[in-house]
Amino acid sequence: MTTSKQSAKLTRYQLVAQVLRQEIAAGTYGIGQCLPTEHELCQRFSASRSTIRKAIEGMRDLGLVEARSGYGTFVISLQPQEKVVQTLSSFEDLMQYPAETYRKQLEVRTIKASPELALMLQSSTEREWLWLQAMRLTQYSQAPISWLDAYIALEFSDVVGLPNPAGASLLKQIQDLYGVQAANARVEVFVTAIDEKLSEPLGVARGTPALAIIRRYSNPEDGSYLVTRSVHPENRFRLNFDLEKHLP
Amino acid sequence: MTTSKQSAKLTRYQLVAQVLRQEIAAGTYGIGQCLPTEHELCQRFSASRSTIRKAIEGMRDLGLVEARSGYGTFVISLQPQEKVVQTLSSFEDLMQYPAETYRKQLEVRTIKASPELALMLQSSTEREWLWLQAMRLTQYSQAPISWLDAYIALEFSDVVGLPNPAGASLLKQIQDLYGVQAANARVEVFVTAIDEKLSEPLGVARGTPALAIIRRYSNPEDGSYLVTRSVHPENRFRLNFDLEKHLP
DNA sequence: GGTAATTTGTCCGTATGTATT
DNA sequence: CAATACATACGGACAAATTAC
Repeated sequence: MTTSKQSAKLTRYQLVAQVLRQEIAAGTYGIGQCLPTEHELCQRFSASRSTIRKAIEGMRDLGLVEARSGYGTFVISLQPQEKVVQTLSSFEDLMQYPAETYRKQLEVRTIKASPELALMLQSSTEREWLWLQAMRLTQYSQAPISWLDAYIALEFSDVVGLPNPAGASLLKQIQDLYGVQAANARVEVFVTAIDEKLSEPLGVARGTPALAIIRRYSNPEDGSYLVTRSVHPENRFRLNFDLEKHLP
Repeated sequence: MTTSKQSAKLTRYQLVAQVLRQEIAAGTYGIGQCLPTEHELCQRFSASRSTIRKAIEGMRDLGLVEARSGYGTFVISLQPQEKVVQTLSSFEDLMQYPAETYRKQLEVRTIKASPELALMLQSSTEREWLWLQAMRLTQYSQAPISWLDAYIALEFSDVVGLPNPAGASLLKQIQDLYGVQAANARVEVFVTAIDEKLSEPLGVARGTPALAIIRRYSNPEDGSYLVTRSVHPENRFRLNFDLEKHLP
């Protein structure tokens, strides 16, 4: 049932693409095998080379084939590989706090990763990090929303000295100050219990359930450069996200 | 610093695209405004129409401009809008349980959404759903992993009668049986406490913290057709996901 | 290693169709 | 209806990459 609308008038390149896609899906050309040359396809479909190329171009966008000069156009996937897209326009959207909250820095110091911490940071035990402890509070009532431990690569230490009236995230502050952008974020969500240390600042009893979220930001140039662990006591935070299917 | 490699030899259409993109970024053509016509661009760049079109085509793929026959090509964004991509190949990957777990169905019945339930399902209070209660257990020790409440659109009721030796998700079972695919998933993660009802089947004390995940699957044809709420007691489950930046 | 043949990539000019104004 | 502007299609030419001899 891949051919849905026979009645609809297809353009010539759409028709060529449809036929070739069906043949690829049917396995006429296996993965790695070459399609006929553009010249041969011109003859087969009685079409000009630009029409054939336009058809192939669409299949390349779908990730079905790949073309190499002097060699040919070969199949790399039997079906367009779908991706699932999280509908964010940026990593900052991942954690959306109301605008009326702000981050209050409590302590900043340099530490060397202990074995335990290195596990969480997924770094070596040698590496030094800037450790920032902070809380997120509502602007007016100053009610605590969450606790934050942030581990920042030393080369970006200066962000912690910046004034932050808009309540921007560390990720965005680093981006603005150093021009460093995250290419990848690894997110981990789990349930934990409030321990002795966090009980008093968050104003909840020890053992209260909380949502912990670890986010590791990295890019090819700087590697893993920011790891944050936020702890949200029960009922103060929900993590929401939308996913959509997406054809490449 | 958008122009990175002056030295590299650019093709003609790449050069045209580069100039036009810089002009768009600089605000030469505001959002909603038209670029010069293809014919005018031909003259300005002393290039053929196909070269100009190839340049514009790239900018359309980037979401910078949109073209309408008989009207013109107009700017819709001043910069290529990045998306954040969750690196899943399918929705099934969203909840990855070890292969050695399976779903044990406990009870199935049809219900009409109460006001409270309708809120969670984001449906009308009139609508009827098939309510499935189940647990996920490890294959060998039969230790409980999680509790599952699933609400299934009535037209897909037959999935609950299917044998499921592979431990497939309901989402996948519906897809296999009816050919229905989800186009969208809305995910909500929060902390809850185990209540009286779940305490005994999960083998944990009442009040134990747990990770609750609500997933709503929908597509344009069937609307919201599957909503699941899984409850994972502390330390039995972590939600992980990777995000990547992605240029459209 | 070098040359020739093959194949895709880029570019041109023209003609016709289709949607909008 | 007419003019305008993008969409599709054709055929030809040369460049660049790859392969085979």
